[in-house]
Amino acid sequence: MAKLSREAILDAAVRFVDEHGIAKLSMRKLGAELGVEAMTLYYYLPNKEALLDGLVDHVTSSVDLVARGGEQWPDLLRRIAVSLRAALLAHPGVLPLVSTRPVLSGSSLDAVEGALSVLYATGFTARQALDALNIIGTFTVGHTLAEAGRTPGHEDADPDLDAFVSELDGARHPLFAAAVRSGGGTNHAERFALAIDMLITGIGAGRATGTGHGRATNAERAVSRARRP
Amino acid sequence: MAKLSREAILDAAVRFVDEHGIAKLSMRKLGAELGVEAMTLYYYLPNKEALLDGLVDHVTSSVDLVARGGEQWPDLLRRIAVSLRAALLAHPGVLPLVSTRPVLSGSSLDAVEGALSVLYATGFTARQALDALNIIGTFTVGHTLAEAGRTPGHEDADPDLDAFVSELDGARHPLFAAAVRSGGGTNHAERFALAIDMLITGIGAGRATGTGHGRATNAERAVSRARRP
DNA sequence: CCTTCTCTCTTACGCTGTAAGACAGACTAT
DNA sequence: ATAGTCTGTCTTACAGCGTAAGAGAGAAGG
Repeated sequence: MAKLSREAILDAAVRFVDEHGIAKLSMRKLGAELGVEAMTLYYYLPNKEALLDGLVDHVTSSVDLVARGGEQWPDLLRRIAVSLRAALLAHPGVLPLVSTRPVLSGSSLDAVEGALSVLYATGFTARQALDALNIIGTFTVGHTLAEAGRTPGHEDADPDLDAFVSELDGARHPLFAAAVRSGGGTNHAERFALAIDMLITGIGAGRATGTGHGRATNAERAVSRARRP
Repeated sequence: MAKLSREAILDAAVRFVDEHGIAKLSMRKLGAELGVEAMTLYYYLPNKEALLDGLVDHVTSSVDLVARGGEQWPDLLRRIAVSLRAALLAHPGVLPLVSTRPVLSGSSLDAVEGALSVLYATGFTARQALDALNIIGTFTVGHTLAEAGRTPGHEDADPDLDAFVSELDGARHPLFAAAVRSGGGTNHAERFALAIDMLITGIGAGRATGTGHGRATNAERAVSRARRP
């Protein structure tokens, strides 16, 4: 039981969430884990919200945003995506929190600027570069949320899915059943990799052919249409 | 105050969350909203978790997954993405819940099968079709989460961002500052539209050139590498 | 009239986040 | 050495939470 500190508390909180799920995390239980009363934690943190913020920072701070020398932008983006996904999957209990807070928070701003500069140096505008980073980030969070599945702390993902699948193999949903049977619904790493390659290809094409400003894409027109139905 | 029912309760819950945020939603307050004691709700719902599940279903059930006659698959996927994003943005308070539960839930399975069949008819395998749907869905959820920003109920997104931006216009993060100043961080609809077009292009390319099974992509290799560092 | 079903209520328990402030020990200043 | 402040932990207390258990009112059917 090392000396108490904000860091020690966050470490214990991550450990607790990994083991019991975020729903069970309370100030009293976390205090007990550290051999201390609940109110003692309030000497290091203003409130529970700050604890959760810290948890997210703790988990995402391991994401490797720093560009290597000579690294091409597609490799950089791919590495960021893979690194972010790995960080999130390492502590899936924290995922529901991550989804609710900005991923590129204050603590990682220097690294973000570094990544932007790599993109900028190869012809992106500042805005395109940030858009690219945002697209990679939001997709990765969304995808990882879906892979991690049910989160609150009950890990009944498997029995749930099994029951679900065996229930529908009938004639009502032949394609869905076929896709699930062939692993289409569960091979997350592969689907993630495919999508990231797609996005990177698209990002490159967007930079080459135009800025995406001014000329409306098909999807933009669809969005505008939907806004006033 | 129409007669009480599961539907009436869910309606009231959506209204409550839209107004006060999900953090403030409690069985007692929701009961009060309906002129009834908290325990009365338990005649219609087994527990609060079921209420939240119902909330997600309620919000996502308006997503239009049904293929029109003669609609091409890229238009179908684009329409699904746009429709899902609109449904989510209509009730941003529910978003944190959506992110934690499967979006394509049991209630929409018929429509999913219909969408799959459109893709299947134009040369996708069942698995590729489901992957495509999943990619569109997870990206849309991830992106919408990021646009809706801070969710718990405090809508301090603007002051927060303003303070954040004005603080960093200095020389430390010139690219980030330039991108934000030009609206790169906030023009969500445009960035979403761009990314969806990218994904659709990529999905089409994936179908044309190969299945994405067997041949490893760059990203897949990166994922495997990261798994055992 | 009696029973059963449907719906709503009251009461109670253990849990939560946290405000307010008491207290002990260590350091600092006179 | 004495007095004062600072640091870290504790106790107590309060309002609110989800919900288990069961009482009771009113309608429906025999």
